[in-house]
This record gives sequence, structure tokens and C-alpha cells, in this order.
Amino acid sequence: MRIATWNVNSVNARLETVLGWFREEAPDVACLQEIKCVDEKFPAEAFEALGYNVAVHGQKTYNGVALLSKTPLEDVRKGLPGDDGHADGGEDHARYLEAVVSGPRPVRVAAIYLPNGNPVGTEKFAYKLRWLARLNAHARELLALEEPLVLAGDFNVIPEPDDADNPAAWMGDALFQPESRGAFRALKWLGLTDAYMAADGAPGGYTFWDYQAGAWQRNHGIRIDHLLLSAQAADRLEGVTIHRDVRGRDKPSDHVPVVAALSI
DNA sequence: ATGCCTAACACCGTTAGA
Repeated sequence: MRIATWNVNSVNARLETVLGWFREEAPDVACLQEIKCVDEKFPAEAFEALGYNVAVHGQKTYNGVALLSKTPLEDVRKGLPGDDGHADGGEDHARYLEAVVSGPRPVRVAAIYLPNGNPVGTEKFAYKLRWLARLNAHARELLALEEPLVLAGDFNVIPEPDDADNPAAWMGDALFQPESRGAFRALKWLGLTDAYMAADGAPGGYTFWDYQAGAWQRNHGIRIDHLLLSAQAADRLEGVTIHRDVRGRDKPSDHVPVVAALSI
């Protein structure tokens, strides 16, 4: 079973780019982030035509996550428990969608779009840290189920210096703050395995390159899209592939797909 | 030191991303 995560930076603006990759790779499960549309505007039919079941937790203009699966999705949950942590005092951002991928060996999968948190020292950064704390609390509950579990998405955290081409350039950034990195470590310490680090771990496994200043051409990348696995899922991990070439195509997202292969 | 680029929405600029 291959499980993908991809921040697509607007599913409608980039539909042909996204569908092209799905036709080539046909992952069994995919977590999409930054779909940037409400549920009714998500192009579900296009994915259903490729054989996917679709669950969407959308939002107008910003954020929004979706889950795609070749087998039916069950026990769908929209939103992260705990409704505090609003950045703007309004309704909570659409950043979390969880479901059980059915089959002979079911896997619980969550699509995650963590807040960016910039600039540091503002309410946005505080929101990011509160969101990480809420994710930690929920992950603790999910791990108690002792199931195969995959938390996949754009975590907006650079875990280690090796996860940036130029770590010094990120020192003042919310993605590389000690508090952000510490909260990510705390997640792993609950008993979650960073799939890329377990399967490969080579420095330079970047998943994001900014649109600006020729970041892609200069390989000024960072690794911020992650798949975190429970022990029951990590035991089945066969490999992780970062689809780096996708960044060089026409109309690319600034993120590329990351795919984890689990046995059976 | 700042912007570089891209998208959405509504306006012809602003907000957000990372």
C-alpha cells in the first residue's frame, strides 16, 4: 500500500498537474493540503474517475485538506479536537482530516496542514504552537488504539539542520524555531516514526522549494512534508520516495509528493 | 534590508504562504 502526501497549493489552479501525477503513480491513498476551496468546489469527480473515494474538509481561499483512497473511507473525522487556537478569532481553520482506509489490513490516516506560524512573536506563531499541542494530545489518543496509523502532511517544521539546504537562513523562521522543532520531537517521542528518516534518512531529502529567488534552480530546499507512523505501521514500512522531479514541471506546486510504501 | 513568486478574492490591491 502506497500512501502519498502532497501540498498542492490550490487543487483547482493546478488540477491538470495534480491529475497527471495521479495517473502516473496511482497511490492507494493520498493526503492533500492547501486545496484552497470549499467542499463543493473540490473536483471530486475527476478523482473518482481515477478510482478514488474522496473525503474533503475544505475552506474558502485558504487551507483545506482532502483524503483520497482506492478503498472506502470509514470513521471520517473533520477537524482536530479542541476548538481553541483560532488565529483570527473566527472559525477554526480546515487543517485536519482523518479516516480509516478500509481493507484486509485497515490503516488510520490523517491529512495534516500545520499552521505556518510566521512571523515569530505574533499570534500566528502562538497559534502554531497551540495547534501542535492539540495534535500531540490527539495523537496520544490515537496511539492508544494500537492500530496502524499514519499522520501525513505539511507539518511546516524543519526537524533538523540537515533538513535545510541553508539552515542559517531559517534561523529566525517559525519553521525552524526551537519551540517548533521541540514540539515535533515531542510528537515522535509519543512513539511515532518519521518514515523518511527510518527508510532513507539521507540529507537533502527536501520536499519544498520557494517560488522566489530561484530556490528550485539553486536547490534551496527544506524537508517539511512528513509521514509519521505508529509502531504498527512502521513495522510494515518498505520505503519512502520523494517525487522531486515534480517540482520542475509546468505549473508546479512549491511542494512535491512524498510517498511511503507499506507492505500489503 | 527588502523583494524575489503564486493564488484567491475582489479590486485593479491585499492577504497569505514559507
